[in-house]
Amino acid sequence: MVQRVTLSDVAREAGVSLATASRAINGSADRSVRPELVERVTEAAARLQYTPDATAQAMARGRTTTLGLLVHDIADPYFSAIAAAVVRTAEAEGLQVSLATTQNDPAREAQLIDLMRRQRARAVVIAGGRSAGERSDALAESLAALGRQGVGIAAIGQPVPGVASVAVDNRGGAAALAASLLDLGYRRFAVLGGPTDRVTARDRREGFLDALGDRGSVASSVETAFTWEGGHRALLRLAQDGVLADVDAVVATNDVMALGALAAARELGLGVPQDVALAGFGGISTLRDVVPTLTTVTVPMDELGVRAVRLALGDQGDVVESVGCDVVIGGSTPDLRGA
Amino acid sequence: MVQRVTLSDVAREAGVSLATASRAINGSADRSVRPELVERVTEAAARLQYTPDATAQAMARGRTTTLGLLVHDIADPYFSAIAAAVVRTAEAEGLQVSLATTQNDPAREAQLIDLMRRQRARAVVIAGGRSAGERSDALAESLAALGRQGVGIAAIGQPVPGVASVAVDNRGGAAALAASLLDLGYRRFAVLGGPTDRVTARDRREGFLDALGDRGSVASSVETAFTWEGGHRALLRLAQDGVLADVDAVVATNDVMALGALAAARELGLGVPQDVALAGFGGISTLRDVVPTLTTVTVPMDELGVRAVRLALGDQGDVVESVGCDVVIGGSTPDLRGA
DNA sequence: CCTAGGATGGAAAGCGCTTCCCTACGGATC
DNA sequence: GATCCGTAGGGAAGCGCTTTCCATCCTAGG
Repeated sequence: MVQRVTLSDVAREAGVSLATASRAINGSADRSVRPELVERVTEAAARLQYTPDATAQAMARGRTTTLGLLVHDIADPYFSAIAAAVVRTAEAEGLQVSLATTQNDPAREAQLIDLMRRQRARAVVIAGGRSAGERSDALAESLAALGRQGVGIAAIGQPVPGVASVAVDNRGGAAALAASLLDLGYRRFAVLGGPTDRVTARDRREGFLDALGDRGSVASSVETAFTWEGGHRALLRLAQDGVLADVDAVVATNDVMALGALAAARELGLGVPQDVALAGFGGISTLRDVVPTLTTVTVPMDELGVRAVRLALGDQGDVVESVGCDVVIGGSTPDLRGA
Repeated sequence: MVQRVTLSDVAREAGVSLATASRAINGSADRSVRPELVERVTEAAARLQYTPDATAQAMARGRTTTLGLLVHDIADPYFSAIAAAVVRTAEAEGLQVSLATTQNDPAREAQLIDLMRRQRARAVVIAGGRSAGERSDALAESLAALGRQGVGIAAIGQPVPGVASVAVDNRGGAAALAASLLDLGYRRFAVLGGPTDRVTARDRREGFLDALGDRGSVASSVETAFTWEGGHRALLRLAQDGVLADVDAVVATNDVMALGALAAARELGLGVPQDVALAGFGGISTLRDVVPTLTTVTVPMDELGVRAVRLALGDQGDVVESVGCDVVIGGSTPDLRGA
């Protein structure tokens, strides 16, 4: 039942040698084959419904056409947007994408890097924030081993030591957000800060704080999970603690947290923005259907994906590219200065 | 710089033969190796940081550990939810997921199936609705060729001839939605029907219509693109044509269309549900943050992914499993019978 | 003490392909 | 007409691994 047509079969059918068949089909990479023979081989291949065996080719050529993509969770709109760009770009380069999800587990991350090494991936793109310090040793080691094998690696989101990265200018974006909100008349803020050890969250938090300067102040900055539930819980807590009444706006360090906070506000009967103004960070596409439109800082996810693939394929060492973010003011933070 | 450690190196380092090294590392599949030697080999491998070459293994064993996944667009929440389940399940089975996106192009779909054949994928999962008839010949042929090679195939969403499928009971779900809406007092509907040739859309449309029976009626059923913009445009048109005033509720055949319609209604200054009630279909997770909560029919995307992988791996021919949908009544279709 | 048979290691044959290297051939050069 | 060279096809050597088959050793039964 399982019939495999090999190149030898094609060669025999076409009455040529294996070598010639290979050259004819590959568009004669190293040498030329008479057009007539090329045609004969092509026809034989078509007749037999021959398909080259990619694993055998990889073996013989010593390199695969696989690009590994690591994300925390492909169902997360942030990662799926990046993945879409990565897949599109990789396909344009003739590469297949091998997708793996780390489930936010650093140990798993290192493990998957090793897996990519086994697969002899041509390049690897790692998306998703990491925590500062501690367990990243295993990751670093795996990455080093991978790099030593000549595999191009690119990290998305934040620089990873020893690896080319396309970083998001979280600090800059957060600073711009702070400036915009100050301009709109906001002065006192509560910050849903995300996990303290998460670099992305930290940069956004600090970027925001630093940019406030003495023009504004933060009444409360709470540590939260980087999730919808995290934002939800945090806002409930803020309300309970009475902080909310004392604050002009709540700033979340990512969009899904902001959405969780929005839901929590609603549950409490608080209107957004009447009772509490709200801003997020990320610019995920699903924000489009949320009312009021959420003020946020858009991260160019498509660009991140595209550039990461380029970087991983480019092999120019541990460059760090940075992409900027744009502040988008929505209905969740109306202008407070006069009408 | 590019140093490759092969099994031969490990064997030499451990002072055993290649065969023994292989057996020691694979947990001696066919035969036993003295524990002492196993340890020696394991240690040598660790010392050299040896990683087996998956492509070579695939070649030698004659089968890969790759599962191909085809989706229209990985950024679409429907597909990314399915993909998450597929990846998770595949990983549990020790398989890597090779992701490709068809961009809704049937020709591309056939092409990608061929690509999976080249990759000698162990199994292939195809998600995403197809159109009825016409261009599916190329696809069918590619699928047949793939199947002949002993690759397990499963389709998600709707049955594909000759292939195991896990189908969504769109008709049943739509019927249940109709029943629920009738119960709530709705009688006259406008249906945003999606593309006429799309099987999924057709099933939902017809399921809804059939279930209405003579208890309700459809004032208008329009063909639309299966996208946010499609829903958006369609609602504007309905309003323009004056149909909207004559209708109790607008029913969209998928969620993103419903969201587009929701946005359009807002632009027109129409309140949902005060001026127009609205229902969708799909149950994508991003609905959580939409207000009013959208009445919809949830499709168990996680289950779809899990079962598709099982089916693709199981190899029991062209079974068709069906998964049911649940109606979820939200604030977008309040109870019309008395307060 | 001899031999049958189980246990275990090694040599080697592939898996399907690419590519190096050699050979054959035809035309150009002297 | 003999020598060269460029062109194009074929033979064969791997790529790194698994697995079959054979060789060897040891133990146990007669």
